[in-house]
Amino acid sequence: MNERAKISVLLIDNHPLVLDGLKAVLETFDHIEVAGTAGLAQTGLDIARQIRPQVVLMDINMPKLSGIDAIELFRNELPQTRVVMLSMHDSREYISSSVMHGAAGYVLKDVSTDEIVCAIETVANGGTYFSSGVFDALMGDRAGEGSDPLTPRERDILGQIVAGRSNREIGEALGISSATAETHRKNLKKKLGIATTAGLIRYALDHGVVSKVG
Amino acid sequence: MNERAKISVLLIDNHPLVLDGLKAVLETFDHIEVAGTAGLAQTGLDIARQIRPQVVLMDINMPKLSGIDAIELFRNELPQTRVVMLSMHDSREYISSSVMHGAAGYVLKDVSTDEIVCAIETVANGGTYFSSGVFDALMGDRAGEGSDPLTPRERDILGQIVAGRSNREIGEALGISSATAETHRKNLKKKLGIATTAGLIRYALDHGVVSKVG
DNA sequence: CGGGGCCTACCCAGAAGTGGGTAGGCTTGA
DNA sequence: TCAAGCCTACCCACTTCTGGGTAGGCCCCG
Repeated sequence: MNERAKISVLLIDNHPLVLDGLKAVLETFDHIEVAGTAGLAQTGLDIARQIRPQVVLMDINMPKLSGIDAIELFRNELPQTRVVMLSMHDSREYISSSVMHGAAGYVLKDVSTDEIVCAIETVANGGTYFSSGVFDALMGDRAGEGSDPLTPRERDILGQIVAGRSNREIGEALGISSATAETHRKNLKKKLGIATTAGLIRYALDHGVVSKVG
Repeated sequence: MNERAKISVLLIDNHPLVLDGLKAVLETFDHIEVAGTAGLAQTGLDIARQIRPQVVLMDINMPKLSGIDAIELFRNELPQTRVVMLSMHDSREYISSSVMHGAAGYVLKDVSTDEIVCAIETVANGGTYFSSGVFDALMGDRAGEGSDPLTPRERDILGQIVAGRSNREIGEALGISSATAETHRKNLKKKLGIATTAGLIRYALDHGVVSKVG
């Protein structure tokens, strides 16, 4: 890539630990500059408007405004800025959603620092970058098209339901009230025409809404 | 094993004494780093999301979320992390449940420190480790192939649960009282070490207890 | 500007599940 | 014969889910 200037990067992650760690690591590279950090997508957007980073490295799972939804906002307001999603999951839903919403890259959090740096360099040069395995998931998803009528948030809730969480626990996990989790659960059932929690779980497993065990 | 970096370990046990003792002991080994500790599986999972330990050493008996049920959550959310169960019991139920849910190792609490260290090293390198005696229990269980510890009646009930039936409906379907269905449900959970209905359904689907839908 | 979708949040009453028990009748095998 | 395992059944207090609402704020699209 060209070295005429540092690549300015904005980090967005609701885990302070990840944020700090990532910043520390990236700053050991001379050609990368962490221009800012944020704990929420909304905050990140506000900051980005001012510093206009070349690359945004954003966690996909965040309370309030999810990373996926934030991609579009960045693209609308800052078309020059390239967005790379950071995720712990190689869930097809997340990956294809990210791509469809305009992400320039998708990197799993467990990859090496070098790979993240490589992703940043690549997208800064106008390319796209996907972790190994991510691309496969994307291709596999194309085959099974047909698509869920579910909203991103509903998929979040469904994932929690499969994990066996109660409404209260879902609320805690996603940073919303249990009442809201309950509403989402009701909407899921209504929308899918499924009356039972058991049915929801089978639906999720059958449709790859959540990554299967094993 | 490779010594290029410390093996990061997360300890989860609801006995503070065990936790502290284990930590102190493990930290006398240069190539092992106790990256975190937790008193509950849920807390451990939250911590693990951030520190992404290579190895999780987790007690099998814990209030709220049981260790066995937690294995699946770890495997879903942190596929890179290897889970080793720590237990005072060499019960077949526990051992085979642990293995079936994806544990990479099973160590009895009364083994020597060296053996625990060995287990950590082994699973960090992608292997599996079982205390002597544990392996025997596992094999003995395998002999009975099919390997469900479930009674025929319990499989009936499990099938009904997967179908989304309530205890009352199960009772009607099988010609027993709802109270009996309830008892079977409770026994299933206890026997499999699974705390939630969601977990039971995934167990059933994973183990072919019921034929999959679609 | 208006409508619609989405996310959030709360109300309520009734149904259901949870997690402890206990317990009797039955079969099976040592 | 006697213990063990299984199936059956019920008790209780507590929590959670269910299924019906309503509603405000936000954003996008026509």
